[in-house]
Order: sequence, then C-alpha cells, then structure tokens
Amino acid sequence: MESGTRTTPTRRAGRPRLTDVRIRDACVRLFAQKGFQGTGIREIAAEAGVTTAALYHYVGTKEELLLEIMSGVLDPLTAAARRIVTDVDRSEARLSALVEHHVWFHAVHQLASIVTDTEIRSLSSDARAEMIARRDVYEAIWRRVVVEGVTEDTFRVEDPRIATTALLQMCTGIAHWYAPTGPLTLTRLCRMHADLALSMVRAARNGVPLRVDALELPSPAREPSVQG
Amino acid sequence: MESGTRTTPTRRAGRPRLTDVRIRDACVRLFAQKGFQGTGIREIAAEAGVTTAALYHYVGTKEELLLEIMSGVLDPLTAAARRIVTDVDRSEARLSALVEHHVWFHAVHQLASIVTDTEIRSLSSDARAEMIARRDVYEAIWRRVVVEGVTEDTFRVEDPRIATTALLQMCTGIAHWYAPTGPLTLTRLCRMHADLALSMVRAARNGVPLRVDALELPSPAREPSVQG
DNA sequence: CATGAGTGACCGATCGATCGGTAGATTAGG
DNA sequence: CCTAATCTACCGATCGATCGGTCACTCATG
Repeated sequence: MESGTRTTPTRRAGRPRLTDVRIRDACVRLFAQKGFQGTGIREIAAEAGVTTAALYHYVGTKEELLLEIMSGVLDPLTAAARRIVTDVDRSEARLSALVEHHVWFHAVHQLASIVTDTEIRSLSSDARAEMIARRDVYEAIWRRVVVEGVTEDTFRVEDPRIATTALLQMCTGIAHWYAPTGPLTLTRLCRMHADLALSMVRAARNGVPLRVDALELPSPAREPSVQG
Repeated sequence: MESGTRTTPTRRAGRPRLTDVRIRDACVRLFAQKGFQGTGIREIAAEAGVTTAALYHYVGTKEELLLEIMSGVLDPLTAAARRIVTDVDRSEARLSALVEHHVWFHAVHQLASIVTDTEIRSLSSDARAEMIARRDVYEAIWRRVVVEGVTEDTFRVEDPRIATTALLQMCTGIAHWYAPTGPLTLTRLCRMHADLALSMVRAARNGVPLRVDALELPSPAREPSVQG
C-alpha cells in the first residue's frame, strides 16, 4: 500500500489505471527473464505498449519499479507469516503452515519472487539496506518458530539458525523451477515441501493439518513461464 | 581446461600469466557483486589494473569471461560427483558425500558459485542451453542417488525428483550467505548440511563416514566477502 | 627484428531520463 | 448552455553518459 517516502509523480491514491498495470506487469516479466540491469526502459515501454516518455508519466525511476515489485513480495509474505504465528499453536503446525504458504506464494507470484530474490544487489545502497532489513524480519519469524520447536524438543537439529536458512533456501527454490503445467498440483507440492521440512527437523506430521487446503488457490497460470 | 569451440585470441595452452589471472579474479568478484550486466568492461579492467584495450589482449568477449567462470564451477562439481558415485557404496554415504562436497565447494569457491547460479540468464541462447545441459548432468547424478536410495528403501520420500531439487536448493544456498569469518568452521557446516539432508530423506547417519574429513581444506579466506 | 604486453584515441550503439508540446476529457464561471 | 481553464495521458525528439569493442601504434625483451 504505502510506498515509503518516495513520491510518484502524477499519482493519486485511487483506482489503478490500465496502463499503469500493464507497465508493472511488463516489468515483472522482463526483470525476471533478463534481470534488472539487463532490461532497458525501452523494452519495458514496448512490452507495455507505450513510449518511453509515457512510461515516465507513470513511473519515477526504473529503480522505483523494482522496489514496488519487492515490496509486493516481502510485505504480504511477512504479513502472512505473522498471521500464521498468531493463529497456529503447535510448532509442527506452524512450520508446516509457514512452508506451505511460502511455497504457494513463490509458485503463484513466481516472477515477482524471482525478482525479489535475485535483484537485491541491483538496488542503490540505501534501498538495498532497507530491503535486506525487511527480508531479515521475515526470516526472523521463521527462525523463532524453529528455535522454539528445538527448545521444546519438538524439533531436533544441531543449529537452529543453519536449519532455518536451509529450510528457507529449500522453499524459495520453487520459484526458479515451478511450472504450472507440470504433473504435480500446487497443493500437493506445498504439502510435499512441508513434509520435507518436517523431516528435516526430525518432526512428523502427526495430525498436523494442512494449511494450504484453507487457502483459496487462484487459477493455475497467472503469468507466462519464464525460466528455460 | 578446454574452452569449447570458442577461440581465445593470443592464448596458448600453457602457464597462466599474471595479468590473465588478475583479470579473471576481478571478473569473479565483480560479477558476483554487481551481476554480469551490471559490470562494465571498464570496471573489470580497472579492478585488474589494466586498460580496456589491454583487457581485450587477453579476453575474447565479456561473455567468454562468464563462460569460463561457469565451466570452472560446473566441471569440477560434476567430476567430483562422478568420483563419489564410483568410490562410495551405500546410498546414505553417497548422499552425505555429495552434500558435503557441494557445500564445501560452494563455500570455498563462493563468488564463482554465485555467478554460476545467478547469471545463466545473461548468456546468449546457445551458450545458455549448453550450460543448462551441463547443470542438468550434475543434477542427474544427485537424482540417481536419491532414486536408488528410495527404491532400495533406504530413503523415504514421496517424490524423489522433488526431494532432489529441494536438497540441491538447500545446499546451493550456502554460497549466498557463507562468511569465512563466521562462528562455524566449514567442516562443521558441511557435516551439518549432510545431516540435514539425511534427515530430509528420513535416513540416519549410522556409521556413515564424513567425506569432508578427507578433503584437503584450503586456507579459510580465499576471496573477500561480497554479499551484504 | 620478431613477439608479447600494453597504450590512447575512438567507434557506433544504447543507456536512463527529460524536454516542450498536444489531443481529448473534465471542470468552473458567467 | 457556452466557453475558458485545467488536467490526464501521452508523443517525437533528444539530452549527456556509458556501453562493448576496435584500431594503429609503442615499447621492452629475447
């Protein structure tokens, strides 16, 4: 919702306009496919069907576009993680829910997730610090869940920090290979990753409900597949 | 060693020259830090202490530099994986050895591993197809180990392909956060990840020896840390 | 006097971003 | 209800800077 202290010119809080949406969509596609630095503003404009001059009617800078994409990933991820921690009680159920949602999100918002994951280094140092901080907030939620599970002896791992990082790496990978046309349904993919995660911390799915069943799944293919 | 069908001008197979090494080192550093597209040849030249013209005395194209880095990662990785599969017998020991070596390599050759992981999309389509094929060869070795472990009932996972991908994602992540100055020794990090991997496939370290103990570990800090 | 190592100047192309301007819809005043 | 002012949405042209890469040339060494 809020976009920091930055002001986007000629933009009032209201209904998003058609061209505006087309520009943002084009950006996500191109940044995910060719990278931030590898994408020119002329490409973005062409993909969105406008001129470069018109592009700057809607957008402040190229970096601002990248920041909006990243916020659109990190903010909902963190919000969902917070909700899970407050809603769910048992450690196994919490971890399962975190994994399920993370996988689900990275599959549905595949391109934006790729961009968020890989383009942090393309940001200016101030913006980079800000986004790293936000990412750390999200990871800290996971870490707390793992640490709690370990201290209460539900999970058994040598180093909770390392285990958390390993878990996150495993789940984030989805965005880099998932294809909506593949043989597995997304729901099943979410459950399988949750099971792998529980195995990793030497816990079992003993009556732990699947959170992904409660998620309203959108139509399978939201964006064209990009990765070769 | 061999560099494909591409011909590097003014280069004969022999002892690497000092300037040549400096250029390659500068490349790995800069590509890992700012990305391939985000790095200019003037930066590479400056970092290596030469002019741009001198740079092209040693190098064919910028893309060629990237290809050399990637080959320098994928080729040794695959060679080591092959050696492990032929040398080691039991499935648990094989998986453990694969993980240990992968983690060790991604920590020691951190920057080159990051570049290999993240810059495939920056290659021209021919070169990209070639590198993806080589990466697939490496992953296929892992997959076979996991599949064998599952069929002989040593490993217990629902889908061996998914499990393999998850394992690889987990282990590759090392390169993105490892710091030689951190509290954990690399040997311990390798063992911990091997344990996490064994847990993931519901196997245990029952008398499985650590391969990493047999590896000659180089001096701790080979390259400056890059990731924020 | 041939060769490898290196230089300074420079190529056309493309980069992100900005300029003044305009067609058409919306609004305000009399 | 008509008109003038304002606003949104865009355009063609172009800015200075930087891009990857090349050229003819020098210089030290064996």
